[in-house]
Amino acid sequence: MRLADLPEVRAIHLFRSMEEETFNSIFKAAYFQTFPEQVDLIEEGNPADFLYVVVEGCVELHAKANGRETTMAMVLPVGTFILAAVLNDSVYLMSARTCQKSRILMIPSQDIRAAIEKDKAFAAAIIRELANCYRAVVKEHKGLKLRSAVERLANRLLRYNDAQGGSGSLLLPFDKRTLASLLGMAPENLSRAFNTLKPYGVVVDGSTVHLTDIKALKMLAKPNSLIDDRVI
Amino acid sequence: MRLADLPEVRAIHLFRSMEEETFNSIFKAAYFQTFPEQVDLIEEGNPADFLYVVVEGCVELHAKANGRETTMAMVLPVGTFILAAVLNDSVYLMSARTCQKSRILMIPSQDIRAAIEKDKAFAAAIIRELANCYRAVVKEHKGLKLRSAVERLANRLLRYNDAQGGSGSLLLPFDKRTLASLLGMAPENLSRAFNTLKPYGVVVDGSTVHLTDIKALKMLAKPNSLIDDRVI
DNA sequence: CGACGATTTGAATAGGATCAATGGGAGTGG
DNA sequence: CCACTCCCATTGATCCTATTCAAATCGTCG
Repeated sequence: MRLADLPEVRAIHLFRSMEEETFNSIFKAAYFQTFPEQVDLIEEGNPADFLYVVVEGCVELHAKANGRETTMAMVLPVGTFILAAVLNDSVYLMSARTCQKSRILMIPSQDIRAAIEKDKAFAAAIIRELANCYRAVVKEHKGLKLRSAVERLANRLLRYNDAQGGSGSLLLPFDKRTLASLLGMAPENLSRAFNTLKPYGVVVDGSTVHLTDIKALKMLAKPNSLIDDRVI
Repeated sequence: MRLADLPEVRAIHLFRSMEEETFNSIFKAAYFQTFPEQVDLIEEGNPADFLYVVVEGCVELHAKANGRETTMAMVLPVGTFILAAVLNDSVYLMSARTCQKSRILMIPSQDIRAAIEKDKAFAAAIIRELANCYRAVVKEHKGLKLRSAVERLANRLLRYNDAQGGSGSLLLPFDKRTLASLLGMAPENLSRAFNTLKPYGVVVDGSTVHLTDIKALKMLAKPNSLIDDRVI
């Protein structure tokens, strides 16, 4: 890793509070690289050699079984992935690929584990991060079990709208095929779900979506902070 | 908490490696109680006042939205629940009720957080536990997205069979309505799924299930260690 | 025995998946 | 600049799975 990159990495919340010494020991053997899009970073079932941190760009976590495949989550800056596998010294449960050109930090997992042993502040930061990851999956799981496909889409649109300033116009952050998989539906079904939402003021124009009647959409979506809020 | 209970609690993996002093400080204000079945222990949305540890019995974690309700997980001894909410000092994402008479340990969450600050060994144990909880939810989520209802049931039966000694006869650990909800289907559908599995050697007799053709069942279920193994 | 809840079965329906075909941009090469 | 191609998205038609509603059966407990 280049010396010039260190200050940027040090500013990341996960590494901000750790001791100087721990920081130096971790980043001796770390990589900080830019990958083009559609690069497979890890594959499920392989041993967890690195902890990954997305600094710029976007990474898709996906999984497969029985020949089917699904998107599990999208990781945006600054987010980690595969933290639990690293802590457990186990195998990855999910695969990861870049879906844009992305700057990725890779830290050998044994260094992470050693740093946790030594550095209480870092251990605390890791616990916070892991707890947030856990709660994010629980929310996804709740959404999938308790909501219909149309409701999941409606809430997702409301979430993106909020995240992008609440103007009523939002840009889908990835292509529709990925969004469909993330929401647990077939791409064809996503199209139909958008049509179903038309009477609730959802106007789709390519990857731009206008919400012209948020009140009606919320009535249908019944957003729930225990599912939809990013940090709670 | 009664003095006589301390050795039993100390033997639990989560509290085994912590320092004596931390242990004492935590269990001054802890409760160790036996609850009858069907007691609501916590409700989603409430602040996380306690960390819960199931020492005997069984606790159902469930969640609701839009008037629907679903079972998220069953916690068996010795397992914790609601750990992430405690660590984050946030609200519970799930509700919990006993589904048998259960002995439950309740530790005030501020004591947990303070102990993590002070005690590295305890922090490490908490990290392991949390990482396992995370991976358990990821596996559930994968199963739900990648498998049909019948496949989920088939794999669950294989798992219970293994956990109970692999004799080919197993006892369903909770009633069918709960199992159905856990697997993400309606109770009626669970009945039908059992019928679908009859040609694969699945014989149901009340809450006892005999697997008379495990090879055929595995052919259908396609068990996957990255979804079905309890610890990996 | 009688009552209640859990489970099973049946029939009708809805939601989502699959298959097939069409439309529409973005990028490529002439 | 324009045709060509390819891939994504949409639409239509059909099929299948799972849900819903209703009723019957089974078991357990008082």
